[in-house]
Amino acid sequence: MSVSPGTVRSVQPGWEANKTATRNAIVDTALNLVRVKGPGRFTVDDIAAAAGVSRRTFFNYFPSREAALVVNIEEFLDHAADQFLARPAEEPLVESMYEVLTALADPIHLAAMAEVYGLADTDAQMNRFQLQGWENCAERLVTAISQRPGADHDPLYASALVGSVLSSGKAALSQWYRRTGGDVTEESLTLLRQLLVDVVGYLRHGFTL
Amino acid sequence: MSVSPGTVRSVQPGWEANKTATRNAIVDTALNLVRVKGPGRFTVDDIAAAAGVSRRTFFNYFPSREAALVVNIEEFLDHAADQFLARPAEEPLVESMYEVLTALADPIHLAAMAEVYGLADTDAQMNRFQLQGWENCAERLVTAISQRPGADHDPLYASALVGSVLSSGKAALSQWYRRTGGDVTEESLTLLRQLLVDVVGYLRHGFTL
DNA sequence: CGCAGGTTTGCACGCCGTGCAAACCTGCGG
DNA sequence: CCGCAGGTTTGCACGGCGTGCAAACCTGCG
Repeated sequence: MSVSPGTVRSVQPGWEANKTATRNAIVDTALNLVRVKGPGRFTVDDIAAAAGVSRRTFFNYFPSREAALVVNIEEFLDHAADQFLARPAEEPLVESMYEVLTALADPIHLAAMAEVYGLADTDAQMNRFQLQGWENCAERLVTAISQRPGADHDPLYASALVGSVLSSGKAALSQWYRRTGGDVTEESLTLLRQLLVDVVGYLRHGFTL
Repeated sequence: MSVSPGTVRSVQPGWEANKTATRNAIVDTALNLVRVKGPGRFTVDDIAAAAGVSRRTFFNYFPSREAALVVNIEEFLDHAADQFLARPAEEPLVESMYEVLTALADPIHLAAMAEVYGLADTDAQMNRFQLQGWENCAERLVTAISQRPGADHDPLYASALVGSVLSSGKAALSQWYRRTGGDVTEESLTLLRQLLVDVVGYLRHGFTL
C-alpha cells in the first residue's frame, strides 16, 4: 500500500513525494469507489472529488478511469516479469518462464489484482484495459529475452513462448478466481500454485495428453 | 465484400437486406477513412456522413468507432474458429487446433484483417479492441470444446491450450506482418504458412528446443 | 524577498454514447 | 387504394470524457 515516509524522502527529491502520494490516493480512491458503487456506476469526477483533487488533476495522472484501476494488475504483472529479469541469463528460457508463472502466486499483489480482475466480467472497457496490461507484460518479456547475451533465438519462438506462458498463466488465474472468488487464503494459495504447476506441465510436455 | 443481391434476397426476409447493406457501408466507409486520414484523425460523424447515414444510425450498429473497424478482424477470427467446429468431435484436440491455426492463412479475410491489424501500433484503443476480439475467439473455442461429446477435459487444460494456440498464432501473424507489411501475395502466404507450421511445432513438442 | 522550477486548478471546447420520441419506410390484409 | 403494424432512421438533448491553455499556486533557494 503506502510506503514509509522515510524511505520515500530519501529516494524522492522533494516535491515528488507529494506526486506519488496523490497518485496513490487516486488509485486507492478509485478502488474504494468501485467497491462501494460498482463497476460502471461512478464518474471521473467522483474519483477526483473523493480523492480531494480536481478533475483536471486526475487526468494529469491517468488518461481514463480504467487506467487508474488497472494499475493494480500492472503492478502484479510487473512483479512477475521482474522475477524473469532476476534469473541468470544462461538459464534455459523455459526454466526462467517457470519462475514467471510461479510468481503469479505472490500473495502481496494478489488480493488487489483479483479485485480488479473480477471487474472484467461486467465492464467491457475494463476488460480491454486488462488485456492490454497482459500484452504489455508480454512485450516486456520478449524484449528482455531478445537482450539476453547470446540471444540467438528466433523472435517468433520467443513471442510464441511468452504468449503461451502468459495465456496459460491467465487461464490458471481465471480458474482460481472462479473457484475461490479471489479470496486470498492459505488454502486458495495452494490451489493457485497447483493450477500453475498444472499449466507448467502442459507447456513442458506440449499439451499432448 | 458485397453479397450478390439474389442470394441476399433469398436468405434475408425483406428489410433485413437493407440492414446488412448499411452495415457493410459503414464498415467499408470506416476502413476507407482510416486509409485516407489515418488512425485517430477522424470522428464518428465523419464515418456517418461519408456513409450517407446519420450519426445516430451509426451508433445503432456499432457502439464505437473502433467496433466498426475491428469487424474485419472478428470475421477473420470467426472463420478460423469455424474450422474448428467443422472438425469431427472424436478428433484429438491438438489435431483440431492445428486446423484453426492453418485457417489463419486464409487469403480471403487476410488482407482486410492485416490492414486493421496494423492500426494497433498507433492507436491504443484500437489495440485494446483487437485484443478483445482475440479473447472472444478464445472463449468461443473453449465453450465449443466443453460441448464436445465425451468432454472429460479439465477446463483448465482447454483454456490453456486455446490460449496458447491463439497467442502463438498471433505471434506468427505479427512476425508475418512485420516482414511483409501485410501485403497478401503468393510469396507472403507461403511465408505465413511456414511461420504457422513453426509455432505448431513449438506447441506440439513443448517449446523445449 | 523574489525568482525559478514544477504542480494544481478552472475554463472551454469538441467528441462520445445513449435515451427518447417523432418521422419514416415497407409489406400486408382489408 | 388505404391504413395499419412492424421495424428503421433521424433529430434532439444530456451527461460524461479527454485535452489544450493560461493563470494561480506551492516550494525550495539564492
